Amino acid sequence: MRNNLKVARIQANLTQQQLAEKVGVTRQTISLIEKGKYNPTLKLCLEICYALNKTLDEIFWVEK
Amino acid sequence: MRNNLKVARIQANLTQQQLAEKVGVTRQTISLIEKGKYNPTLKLCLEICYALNKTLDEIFWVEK
DNA sequence: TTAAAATGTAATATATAAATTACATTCAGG
DNA sequence: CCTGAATGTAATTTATATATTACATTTTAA
Repeated sequence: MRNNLKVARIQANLTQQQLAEKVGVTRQTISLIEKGKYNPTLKLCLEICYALNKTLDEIFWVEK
Repeated sequence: MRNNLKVARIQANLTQQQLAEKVGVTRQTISLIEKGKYNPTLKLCLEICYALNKTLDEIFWVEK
């Protein structure tokens, strides 16, 4: 599942590890979401948005 | 977890059962998401958005 | 260059989303 | 009323998101 997480994270000047800590998950989870290999829960998506000061659409929306 | 699913579904003139079928889940899953008792996956959120012709922010965004 | 930091990813375990079955409650139309 | 459609929800099972541990690869800065 494609998303803009990697770009947004780098714009925020955070490593995967730092974002993972802000959000309360492991680095692996962040890595796999960036790679499109995980289907995260809404709660986690929202926590990532809050950490990066973005909205769901900005990071996770994909046209059908 | 709060969301605008119920309002959007009714605006689209669909029952929970009809939306569930469009999206490929059970009626119970839709009901529990509307009630804020489920934490759906991103994939399911997107499928709901496609079925209702809305974006993630319109249905699932909540300010921190 | 090379050493440390950052990232990718595999295997297994654990937590939890979603399905299934079932029944109760609410609500609109006849 | 009352009957059926729509909805709420509980118990159990199944599928899968996430954690954990571990190691390899890539990137970056001295």
